[in-house]
Amino acid sequence: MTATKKKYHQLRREVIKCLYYNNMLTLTELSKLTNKSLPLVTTTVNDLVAEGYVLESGLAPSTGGRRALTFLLNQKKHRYTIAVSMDQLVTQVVIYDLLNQVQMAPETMKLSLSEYPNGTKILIQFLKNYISNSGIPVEEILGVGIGMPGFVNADFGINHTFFKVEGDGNLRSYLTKALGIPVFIDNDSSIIALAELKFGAGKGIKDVMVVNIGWGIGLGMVINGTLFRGHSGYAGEFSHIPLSESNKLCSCGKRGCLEVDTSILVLVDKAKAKISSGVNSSLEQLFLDETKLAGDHFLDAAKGGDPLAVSILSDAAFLIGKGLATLIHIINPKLIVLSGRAAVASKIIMAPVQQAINEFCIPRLAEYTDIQVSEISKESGLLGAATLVIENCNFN
Amino acid sequence: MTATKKKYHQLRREVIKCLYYNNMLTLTELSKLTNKSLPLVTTTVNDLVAEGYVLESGLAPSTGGRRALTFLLNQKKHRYTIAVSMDQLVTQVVIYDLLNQVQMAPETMKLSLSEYPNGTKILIQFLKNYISNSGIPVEEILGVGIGMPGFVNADFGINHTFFKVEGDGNLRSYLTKALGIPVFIDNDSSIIALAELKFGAGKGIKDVMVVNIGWGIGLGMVINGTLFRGHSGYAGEFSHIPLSESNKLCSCGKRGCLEVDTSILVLVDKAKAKISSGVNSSLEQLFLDETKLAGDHFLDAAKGGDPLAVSILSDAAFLIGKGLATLIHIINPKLIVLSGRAAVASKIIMAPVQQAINEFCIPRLAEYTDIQVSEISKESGLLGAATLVIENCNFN
DNA sequence: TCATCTTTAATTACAACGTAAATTTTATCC
DNA sequence: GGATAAAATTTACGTTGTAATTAAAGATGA
Repeated sequence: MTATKKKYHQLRREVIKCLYYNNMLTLTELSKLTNKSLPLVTTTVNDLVAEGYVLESGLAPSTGGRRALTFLLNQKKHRYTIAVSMDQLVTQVVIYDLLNQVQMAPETMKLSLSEYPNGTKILIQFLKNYISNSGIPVEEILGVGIGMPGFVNADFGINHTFFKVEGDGNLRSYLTKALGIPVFIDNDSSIIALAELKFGAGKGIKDVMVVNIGWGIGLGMVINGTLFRGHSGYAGEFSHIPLSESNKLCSCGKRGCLEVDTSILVLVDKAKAKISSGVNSSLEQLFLDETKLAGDHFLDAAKGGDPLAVSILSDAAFLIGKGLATLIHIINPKLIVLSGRAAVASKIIMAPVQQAINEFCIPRLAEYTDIQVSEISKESGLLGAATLVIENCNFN
Repeated sequence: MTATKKKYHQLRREVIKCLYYNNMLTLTELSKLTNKSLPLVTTTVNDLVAEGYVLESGLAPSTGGRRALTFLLNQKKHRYTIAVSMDQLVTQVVIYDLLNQVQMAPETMKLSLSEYPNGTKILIQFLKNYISNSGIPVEEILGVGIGMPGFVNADFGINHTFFKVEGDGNLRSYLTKALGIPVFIDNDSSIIALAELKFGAGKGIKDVMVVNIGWGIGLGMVINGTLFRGHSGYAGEFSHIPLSESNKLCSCGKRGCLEVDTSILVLVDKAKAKISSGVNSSLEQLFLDETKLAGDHFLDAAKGGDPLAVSILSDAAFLIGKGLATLIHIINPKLIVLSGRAAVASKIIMAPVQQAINEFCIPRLAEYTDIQVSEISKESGLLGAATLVIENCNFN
C-alpha cells in the first residue's frame, strides 16, 4: 500500500472513531477533532457515506447561522464488537454494534484464574458458543476485545501472569487463530481507564487516574490524554507500593502492600473472622447464600448500612486514600475516578478516601485534584473492551 | 503574522534546536528529527545559512554512498544564553554561546531563599552586574533561563513559594521588564531533568525520572520524551509522599515525608548531633571552615570515606531508594538518574538505593528500570537553564 | 586502473493537503 | 419581508510531502 493510501485509511479510521465516541458530529467538529482540513474531512466523510459506514443525519440545531449537516455511524452496515471483561473470578461477554447497543444479552461464567491457570481453552469454548449463538456472521465482527488481570503487554499481546500459551507465548495471536477473529487484549484496569476516558468522567480530561477496586487494587493511568503504560507496559502497579503498616505477607512476596489490606477478598475474610469471633452482622446470613459471590454480598451489606461491613470497608478506603495521596504528589492529576466492583458502595468509600487525602496531601496539591466515583463502573469493563477493538481494528 | 509564516518560523526554530542538541547534522537527519520533508528542510536550512545562523560544515563520513553535507550552528552569529541555577542557598550564573561554550567565568552568590524571602532585587542586581561585565550587548542575548526551587508554574511564569512579586504575581514578566531581556523560569528539578533529557543519560529515552538530591529532594519527570508537569504544574512532589516511619515534623506540616530524613541539610544536622555526642569524625574539623557550605563538607567527607558521613548518607540513600521503589511501581520508567549536589558521592549512594529497590520492588518491575548517577550533575542546572531559553526564545 | 554496480544524497515533478477567500444557506433584527 | 449577520460549504491557490530522477561517492572485479 502506498504511503498516500495509508494516510487516507488513517483519516478514515480517525473519522469512524470520532463518530463512535461522539455519536453525532458535523464536518466542522470532525475537522477539529481529527486536526485535518475541512475539505479533506468532507471528501473522506463523503466516501464513508458512499461505502455505507456513515449516515447523513439531518441538520444540527442552529447556532446563529447556516445549519450544519450531522453524521453518525450506520448500524445497518452490520459491524460488531465482542467485548470480554474478566476478573479473578468472573468472565463476562457481550456483543455490541457500532453504537454500543447490546446485540445479545451478556453472558457470565465463573472462571477462577488462580484455580484454572490454563483456562485458555475454557475461555475459547465460552466465546465460540456465545458468538455462534448470536447468529452474527464472523465477517461482520470487527474484533474481540478482552480486559484481563495480570501483567499484560497490550502491544505484544502477551499476558505474563495468566493464560500462558506454548510456543512464542503470544496469547493474542493464539486466540486470534482459535477464534478466527482479530483479538486484542489489555490489562483490566487499563481497560476501565480507557472506558472512563472515552465515555465516563474522564472525557476530555488530560490527566486522569482510574482506580479499580475489586478482588485486587488496580490502576489505569491517563496521561496527556492517552493511556500511559510505562516503558515496558507495567505502569500503574499501584497495589504493591510499600505503604501499609500491616505485617501481612502479600502474594508478591513483600509486606506492607496496599492490596493486602484493601482487596475485597481480604475484606470478606476480615468480616468472616469478626463474625466467628462473635460480632453480629447481616453478613452471617448472606454468606450462606452461595448463588452470589461473598464479595458481592459484602458490598451489598455495606451499601445497606451493615455496621460491620461499613466499618471494614471504611478502613480499607482510608488506606486506599493514603495511596492516592502518594499518587497525587507524583502525578498531580486533574481527576481520580474510583471504579471497580466496590464503586457500588460509593457513599461509604468517598468520605474516608477524602479524609486520607486531606491528611496525607499537601493542601496545594490536594485542591487541584477532583475525586469521583465512577458512574459507569458496572459496564466500564465491557465498554472499555469494545473500545479496545475500535481503537485497534481495521474497519475493512 | 499569517498562519503560513508562523509554520515556517516554527520549522526554523525546530532546525535550530536540533542543531543545538546534536551539534552537527545532515539534511536527512534534520528531516527525520523534525518530521518534515527533505525538500522543505533543505530550503529552510538554506535560508538559515543565508541568515548566518547556520554554517555548512563539510561532508559527513561516508556510509557507503554519496557523502552528505553537514550543518552546525554559527558561533559568529553572536547569540548567547544566560543560564541561572538557584538552590535554597546558592545562586550561580553563566553565559553560553549557541554551542554551550562558556563565554565568561561563572559567578556564584550566596543567597538564602528562606532568609531573604524578597531576594528578587538582589537577584536582579547580581544578574545586571554579570551581564554588563560580560560586555555582550543585550540584543545578542536570546534570553535568561532560571531554575529555582519552589512551586513554579513555568507556563505562567509564577513561583508560588519564593520571589513573590506585587501586582499580578508574575515573576517572569517582572524579571523580563527589569532586565530588558526575555526571562524564562522553571523548577530547579525540572530543569535538571531537561538537561539529562537533552545532554545526559536520558538522551533519546522516553520515560526518565531524575532525582535531585540537594538541600531538599526534588523530582523531574520525563514522560513520553517530554517534561511532564501534571495538570496544574506540580507533578513530582516526591519529597512529601508519606513514606518514612520517622516522626519528625516536616516543613509542609506533615510527618513521615521523605525529605525530613534525606535532605543534605538534615544529614548535616544528624552528623553534628553525633559529633557533639562524642563520635569521632573528620567532619569536626571540616565544619569549622566556613568558606565552604557545611553540606558540601559533609559530601566531601562521605566521598573521602569518613565513616560517620558514609553511614548517615547510606541511611538516607536507602530511604530514597524506598521512595524510588514506589515511583517504579507507578511509572515503570526506563531510567532513573540520581543527580543534584549529592551525586558527587555516587559510590556511596548507589548501593543502598539499589538495595532498597530490590527489597521494596516486585522483581519483574525492578529489572526493567536502570538506575544511574548523573555524569553531568555539576553543570546540569546551568545547562538546563540554557536549554530552557533555547526551548522558548524566538531566535530573532 | 578503469568501468560498472551499489549505496546514499540531493533535486525535481507532481500529487495531496491546508489556508483563506468566496459563496451559499440560515437565522435574526428591524 | 427584506437587510444583515453568522455559520457552513465550496473553491482557488499556495505550501508541503511523496516518489521518481539525477548526482556523487565508494565497492567490486576484470
